[in-house]
Amino acid sequence: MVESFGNFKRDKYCGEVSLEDVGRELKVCGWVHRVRNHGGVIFIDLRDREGIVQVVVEEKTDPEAYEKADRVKPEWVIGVRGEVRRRPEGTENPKLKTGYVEIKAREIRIFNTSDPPPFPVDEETHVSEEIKLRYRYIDLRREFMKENLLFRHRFYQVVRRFFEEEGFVEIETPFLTKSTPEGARDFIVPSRLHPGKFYALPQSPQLFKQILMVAGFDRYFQIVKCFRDEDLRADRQPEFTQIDFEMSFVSEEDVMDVVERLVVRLFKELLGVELRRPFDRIPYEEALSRFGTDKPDRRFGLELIDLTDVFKNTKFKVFRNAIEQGGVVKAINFKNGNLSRKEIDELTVFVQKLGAKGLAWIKVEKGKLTSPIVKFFSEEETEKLLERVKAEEGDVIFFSADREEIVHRILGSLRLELAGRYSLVDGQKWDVVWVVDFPLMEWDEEEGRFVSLHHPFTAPKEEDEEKLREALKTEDLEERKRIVHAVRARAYDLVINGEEVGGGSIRIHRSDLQETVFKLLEISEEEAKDKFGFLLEALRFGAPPHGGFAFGLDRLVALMRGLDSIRDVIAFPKTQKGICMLTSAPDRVTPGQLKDVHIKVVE
RNA sequence: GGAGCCGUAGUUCAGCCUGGUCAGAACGCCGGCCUGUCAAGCCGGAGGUCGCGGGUUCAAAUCCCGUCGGCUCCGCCA
Repeated sequence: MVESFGNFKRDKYCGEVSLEDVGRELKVCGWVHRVRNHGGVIFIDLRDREGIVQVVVEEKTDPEAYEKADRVKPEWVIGVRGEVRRRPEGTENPKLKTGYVEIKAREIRIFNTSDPPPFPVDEETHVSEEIKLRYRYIDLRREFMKENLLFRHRFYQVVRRFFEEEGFVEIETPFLTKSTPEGARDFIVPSRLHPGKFYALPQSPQLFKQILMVAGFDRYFQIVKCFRDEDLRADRQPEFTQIDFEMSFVSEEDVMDVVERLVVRLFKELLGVELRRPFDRIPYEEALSRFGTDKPDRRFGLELIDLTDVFKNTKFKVFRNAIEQGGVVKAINFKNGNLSRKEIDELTVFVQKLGAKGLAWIKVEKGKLTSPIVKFFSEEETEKLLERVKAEEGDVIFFSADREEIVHRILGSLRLELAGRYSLVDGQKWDVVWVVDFPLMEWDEEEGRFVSLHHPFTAPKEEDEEKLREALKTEDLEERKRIVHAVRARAYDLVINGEEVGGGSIRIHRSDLQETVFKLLEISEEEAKDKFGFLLEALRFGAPPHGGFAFGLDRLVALMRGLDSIRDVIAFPKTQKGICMLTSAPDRVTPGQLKDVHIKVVE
């Protein structure tokens, strides 16, 4: 039933058969996409990577081929030899790239049969994520996934060409490396040769790329897998890919320039979109105060408006309490929102899930104010607030009053929710923005110490360096917090359409400064030596000034394709619980394997 | 660690609120017919541990509890 492939070498891809081939006899190979059997004449849509071509088999002229065509089913693998001809007038299919031609089969060879696929290889049928991942090889045959992966391939090539032209050197860094205390949880790998010791998979090649700078490679890049053992999201996988690069003898301007030119190139070559350079820059503090987040999406309005001063003497308790406790009152004005009470209630539930106590609101309706709270405001307060938010007929104004970070979180999320619910985003627009002037560290209440916002190797602004030493001198924690919070980092994040697609910084290249930072982070000398000793040591052997950047490749590719989930641009992604549906990893290993690596599992 | 949605033929779903003609549809599959279709068409047929376990009840896909899995989100992810 199944025939040998022999030397049935194809002449071209199915999807590439064109009018130029008319009159030629050629061989094509592929998967049976669909069969239309009319009795006497059978149409087979034959599919490969490049597309679909129609094969016609007639009983009258080619009885042997017809007999085989009569047996084939979807997803069987066949070869076809036949003459390419123009389709009869009126039977062309403009939906197909090859729709003006067809192959009149003389010979059909069945290379393999197929069980009926668990779901059809078409674009019409929605299939659950679970089934798609379990039969990923079927899913990858579908146009959608195929195009995503081919796009990703073209993306890699643009990146490599760019860095090659720019004089960067591609160097691989190890996957079996050392666990680091800061940051995400590590995936760890037991060592057979060293009982009780473990490698860790890298969260990023950060330290290695810095050491490559010390080694003098000057410009390094790599497209590299990174690993973080944290809970997953639509845009987070336990293993993901970064475009990582690092440069010596540069300032942030040089690094950002490289990033901008690469991003412009990617958008131009892959999407035909011209992005304007230089990209806008927005300071971290401004991003927070205007958009409630450090990854602003500026494609729509709904900016946060500060009303703290308006209500500083208000009688309305909710606002006054918040202000008295050092908090703020902010609002967003949903211009011409015209929301119903029911819609407002739904939004209230939404913010409550985020930890808001409630959602205060005002509707401007038929020239009047509808609101549960306006009655508590003085005339002056109402007037000022309406003026400040530029209230007009149809507007709905939402308020949040609490600690600043909570207000930002609530209104920042509400802003995105409104944009999503009421389709306020122009899908044609690309909003590309740098977020700059990050604080170097912030106080972590839970841990009771400072933590790096970026990572511990990020350099402070030169003019702020002295403050770090000053902060170490004082024992007064509040004083220290005040000083440290004023220290800004030489870091920069790239945000596109409200998604963080990458970040980088100028690094610390002096061991004394690096030690000062470790001290402030309360990483003890022993720990610093134990975990980062090799870096500190390297910094003493002629480390050049350097800095770099890393893109989240999966996110950027998904974003450019207009996709919400990075699973759709990864060939073999994991589920939300980190399981590979195809292979059933992670899985048990044999007792012998465990013994080899000196591991005992406690049930 | 927490919240929400989902789980019923191979697939996508309806049925669940209000327990009892509730085992249903479409596509797919199998058989037959059909010479210009392209999500071909027409006729016929097979196919289900209603995720799993327990409970309530005369009776559970349906109500309750637990559990497993998928998705989305919060925490977390420098």
